[in-house]
Amino acid sequence: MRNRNYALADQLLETLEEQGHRDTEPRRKVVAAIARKNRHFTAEELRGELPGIGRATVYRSLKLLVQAGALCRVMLADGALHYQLNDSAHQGHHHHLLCVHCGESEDLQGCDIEGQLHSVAAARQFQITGHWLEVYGQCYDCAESPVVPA
Amino acid sequence: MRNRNYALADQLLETLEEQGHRDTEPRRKVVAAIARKNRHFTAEELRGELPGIGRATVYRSLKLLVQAGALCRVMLADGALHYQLNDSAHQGHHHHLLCVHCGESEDLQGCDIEGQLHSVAAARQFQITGHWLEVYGQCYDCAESPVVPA
DNA sequence: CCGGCCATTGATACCGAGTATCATTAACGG
DNA sequence: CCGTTAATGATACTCGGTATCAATGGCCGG
Repeated sequence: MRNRNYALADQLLETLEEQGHRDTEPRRKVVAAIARKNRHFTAEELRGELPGIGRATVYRSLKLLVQAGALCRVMLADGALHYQLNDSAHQGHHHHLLCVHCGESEDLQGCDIEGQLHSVAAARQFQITGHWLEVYGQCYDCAESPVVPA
Repeated sequence: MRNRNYALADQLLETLEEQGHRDTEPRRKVVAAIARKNRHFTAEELRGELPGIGRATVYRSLKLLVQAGALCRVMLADGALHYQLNDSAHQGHHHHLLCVHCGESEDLQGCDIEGQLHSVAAARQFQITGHWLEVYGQCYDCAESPVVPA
């Protein structure tokens, strides 16, 4: 696990280097913190785990990683924007099944929405260039287990 | 037009009253300003048109109207959140075709995405309860006319 | 019509999520 | 090893929105 995290962190750093970005101490730390995450997180949450690292640096790193496709942004049902590691299998365009109960997210790939959208849009002569979709509901575990009163 | 706006404003106010909210002067003004809009707008934009009305009041009114279903929130391609009047025909769940060029938005109704999603989700035993979708592209007019250099 | 309750208001301060600025630092290529 | 240039981090700012709270004014019942 520790090993996987290290490997992941290195991989992220390498991705950044490939884009021409330098290998710096703060960057290493940010990337390591992200690699430790096994769930989506907010920028501030991450920042809280990185005392001594400037606010701007954390945000800059997040932006670079999103641009590089290593992270994706996830919009929660309550409108909060979170970040989530893209595992290597899901680097491309994909959507999320977000459990509003436990907060877990699953990636959704094999869903050809654009195809369906194109036919609807064609009638209006509207040319689709992209879309943004988040799906909310309950994951298997949460649907099974009864309500958990706080 | 003026008449339609007045009628619309009254209708919005009435909607709020039905939910048990009071008919106040500031509220009237906010609602009137919204009724005058023929396009999506930001909260701050609206506020700019309402000098003398407290920031909080504007935001509170927007929230109430969204809750009442009279307004919907639209996420632009650049991530900016706008508000848009739901014309009475599209009060329910619907999506938007947003032109990234001129900013115009068209409502999209006859699109059964949930149906498609359900079958994908069923395989994972995930129970869908809702979703959020925005579609970006170019509207007919913008696709026709050549690039407009600023 | 009047009084009171309580929703609403608006000033203010605060928050979260960023971005802009800019002097200082440090990576890395030659 | 040195210079260029990217990156850092402190600070201040923006934007969109919420919390607080004393003052106000809608509206309902008498």
